[in-house]
Amino acid sequence: MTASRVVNGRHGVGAETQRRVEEAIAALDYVPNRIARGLNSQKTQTIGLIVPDVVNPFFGPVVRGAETAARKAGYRVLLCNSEGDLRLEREYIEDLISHRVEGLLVAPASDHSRHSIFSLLRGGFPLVLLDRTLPDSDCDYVVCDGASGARRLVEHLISLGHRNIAHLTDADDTSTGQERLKGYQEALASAGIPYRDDLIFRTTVDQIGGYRATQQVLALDPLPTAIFTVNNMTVVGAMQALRERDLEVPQDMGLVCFDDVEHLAVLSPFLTVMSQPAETLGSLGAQLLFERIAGKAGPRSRRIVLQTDLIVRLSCCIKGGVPAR
Amino acid sequence: MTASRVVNGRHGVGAETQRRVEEAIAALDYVPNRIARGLNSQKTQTIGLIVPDVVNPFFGPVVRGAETAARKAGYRVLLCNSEGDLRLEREYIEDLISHRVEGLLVAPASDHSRHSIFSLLRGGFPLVLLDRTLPDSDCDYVVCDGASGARRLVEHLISLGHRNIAHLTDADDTSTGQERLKGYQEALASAGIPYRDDLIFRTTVDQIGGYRATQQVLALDPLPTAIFTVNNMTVVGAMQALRERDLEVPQDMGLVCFDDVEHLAVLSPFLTVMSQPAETLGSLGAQLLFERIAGKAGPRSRRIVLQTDLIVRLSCCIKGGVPAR
DNA sequence: GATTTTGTTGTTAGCGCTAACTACGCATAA
DNA sequence: TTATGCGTAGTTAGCGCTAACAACAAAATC
Repeated sequence: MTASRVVNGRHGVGAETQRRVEEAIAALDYVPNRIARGLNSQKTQTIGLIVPDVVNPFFGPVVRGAETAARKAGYRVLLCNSEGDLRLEREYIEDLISHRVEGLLVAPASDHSRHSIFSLLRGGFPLVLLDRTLPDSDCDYVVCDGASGARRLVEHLISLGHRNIAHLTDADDTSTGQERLKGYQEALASAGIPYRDDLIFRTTVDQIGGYRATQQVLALDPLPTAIFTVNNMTVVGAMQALRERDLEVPQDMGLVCFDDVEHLAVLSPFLTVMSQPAETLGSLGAQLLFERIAGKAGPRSRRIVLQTDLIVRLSCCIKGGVPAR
Repeated sequence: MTASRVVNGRHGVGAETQRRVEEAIAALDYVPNRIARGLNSQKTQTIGLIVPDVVNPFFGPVVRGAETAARKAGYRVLLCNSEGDLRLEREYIEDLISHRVEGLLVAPASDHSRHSIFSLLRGGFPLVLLDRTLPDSDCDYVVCDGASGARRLVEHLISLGHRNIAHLTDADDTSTGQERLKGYQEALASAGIPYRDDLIFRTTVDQIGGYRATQQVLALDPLPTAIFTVNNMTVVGAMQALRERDLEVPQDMGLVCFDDVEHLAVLSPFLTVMSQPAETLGSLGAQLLFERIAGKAGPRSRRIVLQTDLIVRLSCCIKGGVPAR
C-alpha cells in the first residue's frame, strides 16, 4: 500500500520511506501494471478506433488526429481497420469491448453497421461516430457537410459550363454518399438542369470501383463533360480508366472529387477537390468521446458538422470551354 | 468456474448446464473481461506499434500490414505516433510496457532511440524493429535494402547522363539515411564520378526540410542537374522549392526519391522512385514478433532485408539530354 | 456388493492493484 | 494526567478471471 502511494505520488508517506521505495523501484525495474490497476478501477485508459483503412489518405489524418488527442488526455488507442466489412467491424467491436476500452470512435462501414453498433453498445457505452452518421441513431458524431460540399463542387462545374455531369457514388447505404448525392441534385436543380438517373453510377467506393464505374460512364453516348466522384479512392480508378481510353483531363473530361491528398496536392496540383478537415475530425471526435467518458456530456447527443473547402485546380477548367456534347 | 468453462468452450460441462449458462450470458449481455483474464494469464493479446507518423504514405501501409497480421494472430494493436520525437517515443514505450503489451514493433526515430529502447526493454522483451536498425543492436528487424536501392536509383540517373547529383538526407543518425548515402556514393564511385561533400544536404526529412534544403541546392553555381531525396516527404518540399523558382522537372532539374505513393502514382505517374514494400514490411515484422512472443524464435536475432523496386517515370528522363552544367 | 473410473460441478487461491479501514506513535490541548 | 488529533504504515478485501484441486454422483469394473 505504501508503495502504491509512492507510485501514485500520494501524500502521507515519510521522506525516508519514500526514498527506500524509490530505490526498490529502480533496483527492480518496476513498471506499474495498468492491467491490474484497470481491473479494480474499471479504467483502462484505452479507447478503440475503427476505420475502414488507415492507408486511405482521408482516414490517415483522422487516425493521427484522434491518437494525438488521446495521448494528450492520457489515453492509448487500439486501432482497427474494418476494411469496410460489416462482419469484421462487428468482430472488432466485440473484441474491443472485451478489452474493456472505455469508449469507441467508429467510422462505420455503412448504414448496416448500426445493427452491430447499437446492439453491442446498448446501455450508454461511450461512442462517437466519425465521418458518417447512422440512420435512427441518437449518438454523438463528427462529420463533414457533404451536401453543401457536393453542391458547391457541382456548382463550380456548372459555372464552367458543364451541364452533363456524371456522379460516381456508393450503394446508397452511407450517409456520406447520400449527402453528396443530395448536394449534386441541389446544384443541378438550382441551375435548372434536369436530374438524370442514368448519370449516377453506383459502385464500391475504392479504386477498382471507380475504374469500373468510369468504364460504364465512357459507354454513354453522348459522353458527359465531367465526372464527380464521391471520394479520393474512386477518383484514382476513374483517372486510370480515362487514361486507358486516352482521354485527357480536363480537355476531354472534367474530373472533381471529395477529399484532398496533401502530398499529391503539392507534387501535382491538378485535381479540383472538396477538401475535408480530416485531422480535425479525428481530434474533435476524440474530444467528444473523452467528455462522454468523463460523464461531462449530458444525455443529449452532440452533432458536429464541419465545413469543407473547395480547392480549385486544373482538372475541370478548360480554356477552350466545355466540349459541346 | 463452470461458466468460465462454457465461455472458453472447454469440455466437461453438461448439456443442460451449458444451455443455462448460455442463456444467462445472453440475458445479461455478458462479455468476457480480457483485462481480468490477462491479469492472471499474463497475456493481454495486445502489441504496441510505434511509428513516426501514420499519415506518412510509407508508414500507413506498414501499420495496415502489421494490424492485419495481428488480427489474424488474435492480437490487437496499440498504435502510437512518435512524431520522430525521442522523448515522446520513450514515453510511449514506457506506457506500453505499463499496459502490458506482449511485444513491441518500433520504427525508431533515430539512432538515439537505442537508449530508450534498450534500457526499457532489457531482459528479452519481444521487440522487432521496422524500417530502421539501431547501432550495436542485437534484435530482430525488418528493413529494406537502402544501399542497393539508392545505388540503382543513382545509377539510373547516371545512365541518363547526370553527373552532378545533389542528395538531400538526414542528420546521419538513421540507418536508412546512412545506407542510402552509401548507395549514392557507390553508384558515383563505380561510374568514376568524384564524390563531393558539398552536394550532400542534411536536413529534417519532412516537407519543410526538403523545401529548405532545396533552396540551398538552388544557391549552388553551377546547379546540379538532378536531386535525389531520401524519402517521399522531402521530395514534396523539394518540388515546392523548384516550382517557386520556376524550374521544371525534368527539363530543368531531374528529381528522384525513395518511397512510392500509390495514389499519386496513378493520378500523376511522374516521379521516378525506389518503391519499398511497406505493407509487407509491417506484416513480416508482426510475424517475427508473434514468433518471438510464442517463444518459437530462438536466441539468435533474425534480420530480414527486403528488396526495393525501381520505378522509372518521367521525373528525370530528358528528351533533349541532361543540361550541360 | 465393493471398488474404481468417469463426468460434472464447485471451492480456493492468486494474478497486481487500490479503496477503505485499522493500528499506532507522537504532538498538542484540556 | 487524560483526551484528542494528526501523520504514517499496514491490513483486508475485492476487481473478474482461471489453474489446481476437491467433492460428489453415476457408471463401469472387479
